[in-house]
Amino acid sequence: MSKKQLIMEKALELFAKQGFEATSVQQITDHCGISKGAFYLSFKSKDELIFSLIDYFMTQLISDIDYKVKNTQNNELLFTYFYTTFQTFSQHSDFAKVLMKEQAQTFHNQELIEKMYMYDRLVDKATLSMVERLYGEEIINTKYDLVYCIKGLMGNYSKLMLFSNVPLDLKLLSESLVEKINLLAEHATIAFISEDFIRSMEQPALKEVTNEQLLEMLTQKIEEMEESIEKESLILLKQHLLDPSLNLAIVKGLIENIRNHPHCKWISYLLLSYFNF
Amino acid sequence: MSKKQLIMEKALELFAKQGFEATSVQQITDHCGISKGAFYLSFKSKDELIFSLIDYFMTQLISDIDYKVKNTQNNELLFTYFYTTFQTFSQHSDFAKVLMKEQAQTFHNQELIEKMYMYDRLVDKATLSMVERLYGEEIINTKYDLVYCIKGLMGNYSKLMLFSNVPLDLKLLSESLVEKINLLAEHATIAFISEDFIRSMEQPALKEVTNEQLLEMLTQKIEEMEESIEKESLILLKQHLLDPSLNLAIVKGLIENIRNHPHCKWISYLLLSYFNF
DNA sequence: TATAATAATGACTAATCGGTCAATTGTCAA
DNA sequence: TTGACAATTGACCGATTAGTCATTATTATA
Repeated sequence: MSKKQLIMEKALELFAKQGFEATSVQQITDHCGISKGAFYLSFKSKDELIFSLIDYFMTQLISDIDYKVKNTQNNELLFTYFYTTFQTFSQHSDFAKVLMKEQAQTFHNQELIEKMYMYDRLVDKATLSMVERLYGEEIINTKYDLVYCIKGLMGNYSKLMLFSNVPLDLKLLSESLVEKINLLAEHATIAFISEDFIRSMEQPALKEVTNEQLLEMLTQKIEEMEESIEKESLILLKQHLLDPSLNLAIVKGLIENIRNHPHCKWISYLLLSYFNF
Repeated sequence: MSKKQLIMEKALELFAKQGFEATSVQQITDHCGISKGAFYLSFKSKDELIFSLIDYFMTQLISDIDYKVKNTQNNELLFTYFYTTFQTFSQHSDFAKVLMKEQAQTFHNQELIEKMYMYDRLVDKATLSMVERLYGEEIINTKYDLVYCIKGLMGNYSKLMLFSNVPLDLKLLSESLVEKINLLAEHATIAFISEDFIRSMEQPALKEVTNEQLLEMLTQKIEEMEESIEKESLILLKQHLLDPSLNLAIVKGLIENIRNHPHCKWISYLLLSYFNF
């Protein structure tokens, strides 16, 4: 096992017990049996560690569920969705606990909040497409409510599973939720969440960012980074913000250059919205 | 406004935005326009502040809902339960946000965790008694699941209300949840949470309150309060506890007098249960 | 075996935290 | 105006944090 994996594994145990903020780097390295310096050979910061953990598990979680859902017949679909999710949560209960504890609102790192929000929306999207496939046009008015009900029930029962120390019958649990969601899908008539509401919620998510703020962030990022294509792209973007002279296609390309760099995700996101791409 | 109230008010704003742990005492005192020392004249510690906030709002919340539920006809009961809760959350949105952020698992103070757990169980208990009253013997197998569904749906929709900056139609929301819960109560057959399961998780809830405890609380409240009908009522209630001599109807009326005073919600709740009203 | 390259260490720094307390300011009766 | 008392202040304390880096240990190579 690589040192990076060791740290991620041991840190996850502590995060699940105590939470992210409450766990110190020293505790993590003690628990791994390594020195503090060794930690910083694997991760640039404590934030990068939680980033890695969230990315590692969330991509797995989402792709797992997505695959199962895409390869299951409709008559078993809802059950598979619940059962797979609960099983995955049960299997990676430490990560699931971290996920429950550190809801989007508790982190202080803006990039991290954005990341959690992004994954949350991805899960919502997958759930919505499942609901649409299952019930079609019948639930066109209530489909968003149905998604929220699934989310609410799953969240609450997951909490029960994770934090009560009683072993649960996940098949029975999944069956009982299938019954409930089917009931709601077939008989509920009052729609609370409309498409307009969903759209009006998405809007304020990206708050207008100013030229000055972007310049400040770019300057800071450029200082931080080592020589690379990404750094060169940042420098060119900064110059363009100071004195617009580049073709829009070139600007888009420069943003694309930095989009996948782990430390540039947020700034590229802001740049994209600033230039209305 | 007393200094204590000022601090509680201003601190709550910061806690709602940043969370409890992430807000420093210095930030609170800056936001109040007082010195750090002055903070510690009003509160023994930062923990005592969050204790006060949680007690102040939770006692109000629980006794409010409990009273409404006890004094509403069955045909309006579920709607009233939802609507009152959402309205209270909306009215005290800063506290509701703190409540959502600092779920039982995030605090580090053991007493605080226990307190949150205790209030959580009180809410569950109130919800359960409502469910039993509404659906009687029909849902004897599924009543605990029903309570958990109510909790899950309410929690998820509350999150929507608090953290999306879109004004919501709380009446429509409550109606839609009434429809959903009625559907589940009438048609759901698969029980997942059994009485045994609940018992295996159970810990002592609200202990029976003693005459002495009530007297102590009354004495303290009487000292705190300014001259008013409410204070006079408290004094009479104290005398009645020391030497029972009043007609039960009078006692009920005296409790009614204090029920809506923000500082007497909890004591009135305890008195009501002490006298079996 | 000798040497260069790499990995790992832990004492250290600067910042921030909750909490304290000697010193200062404000109040009011004499 | 004075002086006793209460209220208020903010510099300061010890503890803890994330993160650094000169030093040491280990490994690979010649």
